[in-house]
Amino acid sequence: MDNKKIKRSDDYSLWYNNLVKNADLAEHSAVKGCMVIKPYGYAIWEKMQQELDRMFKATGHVNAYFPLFVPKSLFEAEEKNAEGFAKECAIVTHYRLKTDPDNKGKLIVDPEAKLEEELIVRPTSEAIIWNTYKNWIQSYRDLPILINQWANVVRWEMRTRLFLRTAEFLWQEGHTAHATKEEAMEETRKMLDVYAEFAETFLAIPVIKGRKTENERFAGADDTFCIEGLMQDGKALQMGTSHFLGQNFAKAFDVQFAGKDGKRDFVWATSWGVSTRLMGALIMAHSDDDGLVLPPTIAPVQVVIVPIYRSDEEFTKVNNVALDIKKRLEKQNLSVKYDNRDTHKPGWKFNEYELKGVPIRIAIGPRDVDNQCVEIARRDTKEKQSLSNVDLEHKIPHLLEQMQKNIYDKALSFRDQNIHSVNTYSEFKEKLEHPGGFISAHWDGTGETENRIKEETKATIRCIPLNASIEKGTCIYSGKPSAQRVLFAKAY
RNA sequence: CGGGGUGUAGCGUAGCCCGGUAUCGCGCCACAUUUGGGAUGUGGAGGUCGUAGGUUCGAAUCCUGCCACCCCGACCA
Repeated sequence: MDNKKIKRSDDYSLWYNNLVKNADLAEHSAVKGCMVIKPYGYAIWEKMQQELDRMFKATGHVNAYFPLFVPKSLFEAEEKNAEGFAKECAIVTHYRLKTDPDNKGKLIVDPEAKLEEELIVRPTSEAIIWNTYKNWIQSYRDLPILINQWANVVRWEMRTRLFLRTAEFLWQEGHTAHATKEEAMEETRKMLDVYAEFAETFLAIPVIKGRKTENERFAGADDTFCIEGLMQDGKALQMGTSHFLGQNFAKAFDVQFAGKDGKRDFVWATSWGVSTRLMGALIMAHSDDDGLVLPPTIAPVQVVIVPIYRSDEEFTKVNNVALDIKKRLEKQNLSVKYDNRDTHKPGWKFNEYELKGVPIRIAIGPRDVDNQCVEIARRDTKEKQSLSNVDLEHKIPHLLEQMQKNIYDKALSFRDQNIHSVNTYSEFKEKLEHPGGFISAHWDGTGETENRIKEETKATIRCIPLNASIEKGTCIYSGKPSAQRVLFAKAY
């Protein structure tokens, strides 16, 4: 391992890549653009999955699984959706290899094994799902359908970055079908709220809920909503999206139902998703120059116990106390690791667990045992204190709660300090470069202005915030009237 | 797809301009001393120098092709 610590202020991008590697979260694979998610990184993703899955089920959804491959004819059925994804699709054209007659030991694609119809590796599953829903829906009694699937998808990206943008990524995609427009819209907004709550309470990342502009809308949607987070380098990250699909897919796949009055109508749809990109958000929102900082809720290991000793006698003495504490903490449903390896020194372990973002470290040495106390170090503030062993199993959960709040509050105040309201284009450009962050500005509502600003500054409209006060003004670029301020930022 | 860069032990690298069979650090193995913030010493193992070809008595080094990955742009969750 290279111990050169890259600071965020030196090179944010390099800091991120090193952290992902050094904290054992993921690494590049032999496949271009695809990553290997390592056990520690995957454990964090699993915790995200568990919590999201619980929230989806609590809002009435069930899980199912649809195929990885989408026949081209189905894929192209919803025109806008197909067009939107066409440039980044992987395509299966053959189903067999054979030994190269000219080069033994090598394989070639068997030209005789060409598929009659190409298969698209799903970049998203609307097509295959709506083709299936068609068979499931005849009457209003069959609605709503509230299904989620956990899956991998492939989008052939030119440039990739670990977790933030990879050719293959893991995600969940919800696909729902409704009898009315109102119900579908309500579902869209409900799932946006679920995502926002998840991001804020579980990942401790404050987010802004908003609506996407037409330019940024999901291909095939009538309306796209998102949650946007702000990273420590001042760039925005889209952390989740929820789409109101109108009747677009129902029309493309001819999914109609008979209402109570016997009249037939097309079904209303939504889809919503979050991906392993959230891992990137988690890393970039909280971590520092010493490594990962994980909110206690998401940490695979919440408390690590490190014994300190010289002799076998001392080890026995310390070990008994450590095991007792571990047992007591586990009874409180905490995830505790007792690292009693003799192959590494305590100082080495301290650094290791800081790098990996373990929220609380408990060090126990002979002196502590004599004094009936332990040394507690918290990762978020790096403070150390000596705590009495008495009732420790209740003090630790309390401390973890405080840490969760502290980590959120820190991210929140950073975010709030980095929303800059501007009234002129020159001020806009200045703020965008200097502190960065979200720039709140008036916009005339046209895609043309949006594109011009993007070309000139690289900032995009992240969203039209939902909870903002309506304030009329004039567009910073065109001077035309504007109904509301929108949030611009440079984004990942 | 355009521009730049890198491929040498598990990881990070020196050597390349100026050709003579590979350097150093981390890690790994053994033993000893160590253990309250990344221990020290001694000994040891590990390499078809990305790949294919060419030049040469001889190639990590020079030449040509190919491949892979990273970074910067255009495209995107």
